Amino acid sequence: MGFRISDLFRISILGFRILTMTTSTPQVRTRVAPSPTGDPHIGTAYMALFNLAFAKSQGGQFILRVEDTDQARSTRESEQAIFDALHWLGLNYDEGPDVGGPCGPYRQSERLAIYKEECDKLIAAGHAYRDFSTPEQLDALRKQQTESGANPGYRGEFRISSEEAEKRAAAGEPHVIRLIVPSEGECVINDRLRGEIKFPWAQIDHQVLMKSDGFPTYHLANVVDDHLMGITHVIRGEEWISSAPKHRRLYDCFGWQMPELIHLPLLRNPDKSKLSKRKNPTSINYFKQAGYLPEALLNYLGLIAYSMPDASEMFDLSQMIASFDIGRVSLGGPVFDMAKLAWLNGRWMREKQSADDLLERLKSWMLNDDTWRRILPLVQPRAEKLSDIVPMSAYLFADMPQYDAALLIPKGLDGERVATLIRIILWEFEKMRSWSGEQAKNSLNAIAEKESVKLRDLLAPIFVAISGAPVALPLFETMEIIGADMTRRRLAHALAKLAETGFELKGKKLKKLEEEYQKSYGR
RNA sequence: GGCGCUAUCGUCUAGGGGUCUAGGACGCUGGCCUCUCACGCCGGAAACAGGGGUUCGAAUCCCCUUGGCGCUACCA
Repeated sequence: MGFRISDLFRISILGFRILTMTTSTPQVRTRVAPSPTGDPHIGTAYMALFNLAFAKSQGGQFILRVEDTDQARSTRESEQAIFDALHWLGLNYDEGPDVGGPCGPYRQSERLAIYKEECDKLIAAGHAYRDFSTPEQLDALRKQQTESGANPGYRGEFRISSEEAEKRAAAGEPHVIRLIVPSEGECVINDRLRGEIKFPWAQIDHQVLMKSDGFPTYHLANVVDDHLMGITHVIRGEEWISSAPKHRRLYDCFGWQMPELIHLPLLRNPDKSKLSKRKNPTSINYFKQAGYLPEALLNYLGLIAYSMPDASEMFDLSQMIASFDIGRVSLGGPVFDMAKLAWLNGRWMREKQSADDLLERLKSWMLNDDTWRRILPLVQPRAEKLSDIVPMSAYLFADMPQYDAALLIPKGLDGERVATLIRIILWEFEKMRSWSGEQAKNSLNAIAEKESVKLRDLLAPIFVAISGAPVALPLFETMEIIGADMTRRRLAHALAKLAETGFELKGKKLKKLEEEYQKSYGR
């Protein structure tokens, strides 16, 4: 049987692709590489936006790669949530685990053989070695280094001969593979926005490339994948600057060209610390549930750390791409300002939507038959008139409920105790990988028992935190309807209200609580 | 502690040697509009972290100090 025209076509496409990727000015390719641990983070969207805008403004491609090399924390639920969140925002990628592409697989856990092969080359070339030192040895070394005032960091102190190492490895002894770096001299990194950044090599440790579970670390996987996937520009968070020398070294050892580096400033909490869920909403799903328009959220992310050449404040993705200039990124760490986001979202609602548009938005958000079918069984037994139904359900459609902080503290419990309990609940809820009223119930039951609190006492403040009143529709079903992110956000909000009233958990007290929590609940 | 990044109103920013007695936006605030509120419009308070240089001239360039932040894991 001969070949079909379509086969010919495919071959020529492939040929074209290879050709474009090997010419002297390769097509721009950027990526965002989130780790699927926990909620889809607003920071991921921020990075995705700038990578996408940069690539598209150059006529290039933008890809999504899942960095699930942390076996303990990565989950498929979280990965799916990232896909959904990016698509919701309109940050569509040309290639990725759920859309395919010519450089797959796009999930690092499916590329293990590649990393092993590349890492073996490094060992063979004498750039890396098998290391058998134990956590105890490393701890002791670190302690000794810290005490003597030296830079902490492992630099091959317990390295053994390669003959012995191969023997022990062949015998199946667990070990890691580490990268050798020069012990003196200077490593110069070039950042598009910051210019030359110099690091003394003596400052850099022998980074683990391959963990004892056979998974690569970020550093190895990231370099190998960026190279193999033809990434030309790495736009990532400022937090990565200090590991750039390791990456530089890796590219050199492999003999590969390093992509251009562009480090963006980190999003900040109002107190200027790195954005964290403790102090700010960070889950994209929270913003969705709270009723922000995806266009507005994206617009806001583009407004933060960046300014349009014409100084416009309201723009969509295509406008941003059309005039995008990476040099207009500002380097001071921007505070994520919820008030300005709300203002911008308001503008999008009143200037870019007709009443009919808004109606459609409302329907696809929460105001639809599906949601009401979940709510009605809760309201029906309690309502006496149709007109009771909407007021009773109103808080399900709201953002943060309004209430007096004193309501959070029931008779028989004091403020600090309540804050502690909510803190524990929040930690437990954050650990959950899927969400349902049933799971919330089980979790709260378990907490009540562990903390020796009657369930009704434990639940009293939670009713207030979630619904804004001590009396409301059934709690667990409510939590299921508003979702995990909104539930957690409202609990965090309650904690903040308690803090304002003088019951703040912080510093040593919080640390101690967290230790005790981890001891009795596990991590 | 070490290394690194960073520094304009409370916040997001414009500014890339003279046009800056520093512009815009959010927030705050006074007023107008108006059946209330919101929107909208007009106005106000509010910043170049400090000190040295370079230059005829520095918010803009360099250095130091200080502050903020990040990294310092078999997490990314």
